[in-house]
Amino acid sequence: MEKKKVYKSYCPQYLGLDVFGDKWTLLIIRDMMIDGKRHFREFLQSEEKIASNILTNRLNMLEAEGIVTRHEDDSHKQKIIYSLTQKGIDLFPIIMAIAEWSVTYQPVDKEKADRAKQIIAGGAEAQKEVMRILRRQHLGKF
Amino acid sequence: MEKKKVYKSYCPQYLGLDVFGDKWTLLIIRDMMIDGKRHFREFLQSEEKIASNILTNRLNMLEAEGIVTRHEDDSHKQKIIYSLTQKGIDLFPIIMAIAEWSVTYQPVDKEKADRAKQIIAGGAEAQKEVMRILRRQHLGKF
DNA sequence: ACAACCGATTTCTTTTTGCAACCGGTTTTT
DNA sequence: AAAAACCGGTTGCAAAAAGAAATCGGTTGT
Repeated sequence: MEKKKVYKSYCPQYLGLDVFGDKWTLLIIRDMMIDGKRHFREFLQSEEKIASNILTNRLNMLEAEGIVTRHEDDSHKQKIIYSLTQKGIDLFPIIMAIAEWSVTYQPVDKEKADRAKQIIAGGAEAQKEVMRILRRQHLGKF
Repeated sequence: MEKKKVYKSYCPQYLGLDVFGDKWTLLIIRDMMIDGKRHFREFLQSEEKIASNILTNRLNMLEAEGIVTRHEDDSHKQKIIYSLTQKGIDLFPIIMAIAEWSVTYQPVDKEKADRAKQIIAGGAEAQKEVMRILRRQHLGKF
């Protein structure tokens, strides 16, 4: 029994935004990609102060969408490690495209802007390298 | 008297999502970029069926953000033409990054996917060409 | 004169978000 | 061994946003 979701349209942009077109989802992805966060409490501590019920909701959705996976932390029975899947890692170009626009038009923090600019300046190759590192960290591939 | 908005954070992703991190804003931008829509009634007719009050709200916000501009249509006093600014046109890479992800992971309409794939296949150069065309159409530059 | 069309606005209902307190269990500190 | 801190959540309620539908006054084409 597969769930064949019915969409309002089958336009690429709509189908993407249907998954991550809200204020919080991509910020969680950013936390994982840029800040290396992997635990519930780490996400809670981000500057934007996501509420714990919304965080729970989004993590469940992201897992259901196959964008993140949950694993038990061996060193701590209650800790859960969140990892990106390949589908999640492939959101990186979107994260970078947003960063590039904001660096130009928004009052971004200098330090954070510099980090983004560095990857932008490196072009497609630098971006691929970051994604390679994410694969190693989240999928355990070498 | 400038309005110096206070943000929850000055992270690039957050500052971008603060502007277009909702279900509708980028769909309006898509309508303009991909489907060449320029009038209120055209946006209303999109497949996703945005409500007119929300459309009004978003167009006002986009104008206030300097992403679109309003002009009177010479041939029809009541008609308003919405145009993208350079700041708006520079959202195109985000629109394309979303499309690329969706083409891989979502059940996109074949015809629409093909159009996206064509631009993706053309690389950075094809993307720049589309943006050049948008500039000509919306900014009147040659 | 009249119907169709223009960009909205108004009213109302439903859904989503935000906030704060709290939960049972686990680990660390004293 | 007891207390404190930390773990990923859950609950209940208020506020904000979105959705649906009817309507508006002015403009245009017939």
